[in-house]
Amino acid sequence: MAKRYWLLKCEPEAYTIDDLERDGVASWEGVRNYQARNFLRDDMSVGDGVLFYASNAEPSGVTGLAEIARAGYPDTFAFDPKHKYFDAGSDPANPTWYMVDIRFAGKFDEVIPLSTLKATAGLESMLVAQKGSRLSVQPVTKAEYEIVAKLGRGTRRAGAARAKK
DNA sequence: GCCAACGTTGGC
DNA sequence: GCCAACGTTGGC
Repeated sequence: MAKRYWLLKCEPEAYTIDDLERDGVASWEGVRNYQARNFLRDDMSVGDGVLFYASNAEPSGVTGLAEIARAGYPDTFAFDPKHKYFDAGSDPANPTWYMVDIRFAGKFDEVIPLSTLKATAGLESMLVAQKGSRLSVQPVTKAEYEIVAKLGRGTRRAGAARAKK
């Protein structure tokens, strides 16, 4: 299977690219939309490229890169009655919801804001650039991924290598 | 905080 | 199976 590319949305209040850099690998759960679920469950493979997108942020935009570290597996948070992602309708024997694991692959020094994505040649068709696009898991093309990754590299201050912690 | 756009629910 | 009402998302 050829490598695929994705855009994953997350609100900074829940998780950020900095959290992912610290953790290295993180589970990506809580998707409660069928279309997004299908991508997680059926289409993601280990090694797929991920654009990490911060929604409801200042500004909203792509904050870094990740990759799929573990392909779709049942979202166990849906089985925990005390958890906010609990869904009584998801049967452990036949789970409704799925999650993946992602691995940190790079942080942009500056966010690539949505307005830049919309204004960049070659990115016009990205779902995230369309009005009313609420899907939290979106497929992107290899070309789109590479354009955004290049924009991200462009935010690195010249000669200022990222300081090691 | 506002509100448009969207997905889901539920009455019929 | 239609569609109005509702809840949520997410840009601004």
